[in-house]
Amino acid sequence: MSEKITCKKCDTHACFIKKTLPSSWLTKIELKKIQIDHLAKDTIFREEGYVRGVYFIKTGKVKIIAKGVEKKEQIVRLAIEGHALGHRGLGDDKYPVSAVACIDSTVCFIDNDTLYDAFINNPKLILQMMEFYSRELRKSEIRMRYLTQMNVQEKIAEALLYIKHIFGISANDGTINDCFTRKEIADLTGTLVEQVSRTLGEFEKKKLILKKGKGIKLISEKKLQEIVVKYGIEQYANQK
Amino acid sequence: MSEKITCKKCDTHACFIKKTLPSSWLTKIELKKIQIDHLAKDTIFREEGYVRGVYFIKTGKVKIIAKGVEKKEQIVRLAIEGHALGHRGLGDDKYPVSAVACIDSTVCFIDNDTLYDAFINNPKLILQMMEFYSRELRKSEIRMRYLTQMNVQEKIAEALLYIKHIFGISANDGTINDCFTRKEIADLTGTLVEQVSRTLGEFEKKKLILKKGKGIKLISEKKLQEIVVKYGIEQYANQK
DNA sequence: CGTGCTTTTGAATAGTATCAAGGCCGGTGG
DNA sequence: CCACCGGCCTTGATACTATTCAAAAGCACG
Repeated sequence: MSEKITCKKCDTHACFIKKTLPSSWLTKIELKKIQIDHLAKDTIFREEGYVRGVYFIKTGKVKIIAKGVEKKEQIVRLAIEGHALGHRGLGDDKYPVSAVACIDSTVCFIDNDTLYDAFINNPKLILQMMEFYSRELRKSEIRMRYLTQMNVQEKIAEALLYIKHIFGISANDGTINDCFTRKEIADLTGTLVEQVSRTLGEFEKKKLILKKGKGIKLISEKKLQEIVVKYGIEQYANQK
Repeated sequence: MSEKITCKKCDTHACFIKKTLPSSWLTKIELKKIQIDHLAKDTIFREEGYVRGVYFIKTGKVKIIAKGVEKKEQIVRLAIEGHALGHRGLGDDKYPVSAVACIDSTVCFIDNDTLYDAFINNPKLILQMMEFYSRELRKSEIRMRYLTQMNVQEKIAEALLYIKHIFGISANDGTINDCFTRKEIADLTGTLVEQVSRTLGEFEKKKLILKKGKGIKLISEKKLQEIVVKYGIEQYANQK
């Protein structure tokens, strides 16, 4: 259990509550916000659960999942420190997606009323939030393009780069998938475990990656980029 | 050429500028806004063009397109009266998509500065706008699920229902695709003309649709729904 | 009545998903 | 310590679906 920390002392600089609100409002938020620790694999909120507010990631790594048909799941996006979660529910009553902690993570929860109050009195905060959405929407649509037009090999190359870009590499062994099984890479790309395994095998033969047990180490990001370059490479501009 | 109309006299009730702003601000917007008439097939704004503001559809039908690789295009969404266009660019410098009029359409353009001015002084307007984004994002993610998990037949069934839902049916002959060629249905579903043609053939055999020349008339929406029901049927809740 | 564009259909091919079996590895209990 | 179990990963064979290529038919327009 991590100690509750005030917004003013919080060093999560990407958090746009902290970035945007004046000190007087931070004090109000501090009183209301709830800091929650989650263990790896914990569900932070569940699809179809009622929306009570918004979560901001203080520390950790989180994946956003949409249930699919049969055994398929769709990993909609990955999120880290400073990102907002659950915002998609705003103006609606139920979450359309679930959020699951990939590693031990701490989030701050701010309830709808408090947030609304802060919004109405701080137009700049809404503006920030709105622009955040705008960026998310663009990313979502870019990702949509990828998923519909790429073949399996391209999608997997893209997924590896995406994982590295958001979650970075493991401090231990330099692999990118601390917390991704083959199944989860499949969910991220909309394909199946077997296909992922095969494709990773090919990538290893071509020396684009190195498999370390279940881990994957990117050897040539450049060549992985080349596989997907025709879809436009500005893909990760402004991504974080 | 349609006459320029003031916001106050405008009867486009879905427009949330009009819905939200007080009369005094509507007057300011009226002075600044530019009303533009477009003929069918005109490009309203182009991917990679500089973002100068946001458009609202006064009358007409518009499709939002993202360039794909090779000859593929992705139709991102369809929009009608009252919908906002170009908002994806907010907070960025270039539009990530293009907008093309499907029929003769009239749009109101509001430049960035005017819009920001209105935002900062009318928290409720940004709140509206933010919630609009939230809904758009949600829809985008639902659509992503469809496009990645459905097979071609399912995607086409979904597309037919989607077209009908947004654009409605032709007053003349009751067909849904006044302004859609097979190619465009293919772009909407991420597949090819040939596949669309084949699939429509199958649908006709099964009496789900009737082909009238190039037009398509939905005979059994219920059966089309059944094809996609396993992906969740609340798909068009709040869609408009 | 051509010409060009869209649509339809067919056949061959490539790409994916599915099914089945076996391998690897870490953990548990004898 | 070793044998066994279960979970995850890999590999192969097969079936299926979608794409590609090619050709012809239908239609709109000058």
